[in-house]
Amino acid sequence: MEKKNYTVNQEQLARFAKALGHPARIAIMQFLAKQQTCYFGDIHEELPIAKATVSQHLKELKDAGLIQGEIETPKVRYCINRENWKLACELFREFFAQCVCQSGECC
Amino acid sequence: MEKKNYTVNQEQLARFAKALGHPARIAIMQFLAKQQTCYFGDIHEELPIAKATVSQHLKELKDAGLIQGEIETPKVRYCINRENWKLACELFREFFAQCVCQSGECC
DNA sequence: TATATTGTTCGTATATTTGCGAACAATTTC
DNA sequence: GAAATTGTTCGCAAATATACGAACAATATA
Repeated sequence: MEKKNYTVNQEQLARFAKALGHPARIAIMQFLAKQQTCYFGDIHEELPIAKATVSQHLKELKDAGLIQGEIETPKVRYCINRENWKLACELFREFFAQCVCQSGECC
Repeated sequence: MEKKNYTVNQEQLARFAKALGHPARIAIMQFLAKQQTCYFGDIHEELPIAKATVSQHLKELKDAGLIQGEIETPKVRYCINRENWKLACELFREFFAQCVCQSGECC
């Protein structure tokens, strides 16, 4: 009858994972990763969805802390939030290492 | 006016990420990772949710290919699907490497 | 001052997710 | 054969997620 609650790390990892749980958001992150200039319009052009929907996906990534936006009127520049990206990277790496790495089958 | 569709990799990565996008499912994967014997009941005991809900989360992880179940009547033994876990590990590693690693800030 | 550009927000519709208890199925034990 | 054990499935409710067009805000330009 343990009924443990979730740890902070589990919650954080799940939050990051959830934010990445849509192909549009994966595509956005990959696009931002390889661009220096990354205005909303550039992102929208890449994706097969309406701008309102793009804006929504960007908001979710922002809420998860993975990206940040900055107004350069009349445009908006988006970029990866390096600090949290690093945190996410580490959490995921640790998570995957827990399992398969000890059996030498991956990573 | 590119309007690219998502790539197979993007879809797959998003599918894995979505499956991991809940603390209960993170906890399940971590528990399975460190256990040899992993019956449904053991998993249920660890989590603060009803068995019907646990069963549902297990189903989602199974549908995503991350785990597999095997009936050992009257119990059910669950374990990680090593092959897909490895795939997920590689996709995530590649994904994160795309970004921050090139600036030497992570991983 | 009108018009164009750039994104966000609103309102709406639909689908999916999350959670639970109750019912059920399959076996094992009394 | 009745009762207990172990999980899954069903039915339901509530909350979130996904997507879009239209309206809007803020500025820049004609």
